[in-house]
Amino acid sequence: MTRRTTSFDVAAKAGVSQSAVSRVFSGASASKDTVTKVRAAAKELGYRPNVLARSLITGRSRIIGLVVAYLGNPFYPDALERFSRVLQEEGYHTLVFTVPESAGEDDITRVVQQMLDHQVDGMILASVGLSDALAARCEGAGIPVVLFNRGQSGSDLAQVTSANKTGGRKVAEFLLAGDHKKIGHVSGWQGSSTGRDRTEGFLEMLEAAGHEPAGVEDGRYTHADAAQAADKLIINGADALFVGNDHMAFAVMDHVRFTLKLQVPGDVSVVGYDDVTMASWAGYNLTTVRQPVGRMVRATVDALITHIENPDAPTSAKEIDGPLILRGSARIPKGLA
Amino acid sequence: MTRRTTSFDVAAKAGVSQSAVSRVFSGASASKDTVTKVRAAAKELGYRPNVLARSLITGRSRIIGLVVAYLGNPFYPDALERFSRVLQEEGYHTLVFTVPESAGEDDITRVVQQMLDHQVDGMILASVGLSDALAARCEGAGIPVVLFNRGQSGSDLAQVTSANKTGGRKVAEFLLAGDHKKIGHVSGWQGSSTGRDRTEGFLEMLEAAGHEPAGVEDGRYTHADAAQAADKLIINGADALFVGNDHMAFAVMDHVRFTLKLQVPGDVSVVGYDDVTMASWAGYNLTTVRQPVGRMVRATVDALITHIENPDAPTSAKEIDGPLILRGSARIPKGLA
DNA sequence: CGTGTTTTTGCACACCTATGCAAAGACGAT
DNA sequence: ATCGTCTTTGCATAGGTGTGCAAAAACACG
Repeated sequence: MTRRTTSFDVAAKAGVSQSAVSRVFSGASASKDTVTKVRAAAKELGYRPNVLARSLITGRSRIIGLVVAYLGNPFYPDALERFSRVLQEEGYHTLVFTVPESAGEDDITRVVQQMLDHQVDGMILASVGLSDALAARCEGAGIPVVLFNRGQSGSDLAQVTSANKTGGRKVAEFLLAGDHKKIGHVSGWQGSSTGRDRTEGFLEMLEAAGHEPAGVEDGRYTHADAAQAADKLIINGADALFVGNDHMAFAVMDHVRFTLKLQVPGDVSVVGYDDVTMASWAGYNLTTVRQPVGRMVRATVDALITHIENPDAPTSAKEIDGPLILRGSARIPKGLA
Repeated sequence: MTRRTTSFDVAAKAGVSQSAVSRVFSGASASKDTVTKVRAAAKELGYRPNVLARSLITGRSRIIGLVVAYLGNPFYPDALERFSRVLQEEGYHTLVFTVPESAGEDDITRVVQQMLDHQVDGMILASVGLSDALAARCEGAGIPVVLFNRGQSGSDLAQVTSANKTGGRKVAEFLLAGDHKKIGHVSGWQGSSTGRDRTEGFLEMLEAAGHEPAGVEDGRYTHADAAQAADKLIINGADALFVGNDHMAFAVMDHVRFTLKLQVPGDVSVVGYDDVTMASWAGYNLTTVRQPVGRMVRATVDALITHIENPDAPTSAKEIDGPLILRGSARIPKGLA
């Protein structure tokens, strides 16, 4: 294993100074003549600039730290794949960190610290909260942060979510129009803004219509809890369930069909949230609110890059609206499609 | 945004030289006295070593490049999550690259080049092939590579797979024992070693038993192709299907049940490969060969770290065996459980 | 050709840490 | 007290690039 070829080697071969080589590869101004000479020499020697040295001096690594919690919910692999692709297109690279589902303050702190150590140019936190203290630390280090699919009410962190409250309302409206008698709700984890917002919009609309819900149970985004929650609500007489995300909705449908031996949507209507790929599979054919992942990812990256390039840009909380996708897991009101 | 605190700042505060600080943080020998002094000063100043500078000089970044193709198959998010976790435990970080499913030689080359630029200490290629030319380039740069869930027959690249041929044989044996009359096979993409090996073992065992298969169709690891392949085989009279992975098996089951209106396993038995989480859900309850992801990931990381620490270690191709998991999607032979 | 203006180029240094080397110090044995 | 051995410490430099600054070159114009 021989030593890497450096900008000095190229400079020597091209008969120019090292700075000239540097300028050619960092896009600074140089005469046509030197550019061609340097390019030729570089090609011949197989030279590529050392990213580490470059980052060390510019202070910009062109690496984005991406924290993600639970890849078992297919929404997140999808998002991850898109993030990686979009960031790649923008010339950035993706350093991935996973934290336990039940990530405590300490876990997050450690991970953020490691990202700061690596001089990431920005961070994306997917479905992860961030304490004000930590946010302040990032701010202090000049590292922009964007929350993806999670909000932080008090703080002024940049964040991108779907229109969760509106989404919840849409579902309530839809189930009411379907003439369901007792509507229950298996909520997303109430420790998450996303979960809370969907629940809030949903209940708000039920109340406005004078409908007393069959109950609200926290499904905590897990399969087991969601099934158990559904069980309780159905014993309570629910004939329709709004489930806080698709991942849990699948568990609910399986439980309803195979454990309780009931029909979906004959006996119980089920509506989810996310519209992951699986929701369109024949086995589930799930009616659900679409989260436009593509646009959410794009908005997140845009916000991040904006803040990287202009640290004084005002932080914004962006909400992206998504439609209710009508499929076969919930009774469709007459007159609708 | 103020300048980062450096080892010089700490040295000044602690009344020692910069080298002393460096030694304390890189674990080299130092007297009890200086260690405490340095630690104290560092803590007070909030000092953390600059990873970039460290990497630049040591030539080791403690970053592993992970290339992954298709996160739509839940096997890979699972693997990714485990890789990230295990590497974190070993003090490494994960730079993720995604390549298009239909990744051409050029895509891979570009990605590998970018990893080399970032001075990764090693690469893991999940379900991605690597040309000999590229492998040689990595070798030349002294970067170890391990293939995960994919082999390379001719080359002597390090690789970790499950015992695919054996697995294929187990499925054939099982379906034969179940007294199926016409057994078909929706294969994994025949351009992948994994797909080929499973098919080979499967057909070998059928032939040994004198069973003429109902046909073999390439499902190319996609939902649509798999469904279409199953369709063809069933028209051909198949009463049992071995599907090259779980992801496709779900598509096959949905197609059989909802499009062809047939019973699984009443009319058609279906067996998959992977044992992803979803396979145990009530909706599919899929009989399948388990790939022990945890052990495969561990073996991959071990092999990689071995080669990082000892570049002359011999490369090995490791195969990890996994059991056939009996569930409800295929008729179970009498006398078995 | 002379002068003012713009572009190009090279020098030298900064970025921050790890490490070889020699000097200094600690320590035990005689 | 002397010598030898082992540990600790500081000095100086390397690692490869980007960039401010001043000198040089190129160019425009009268």
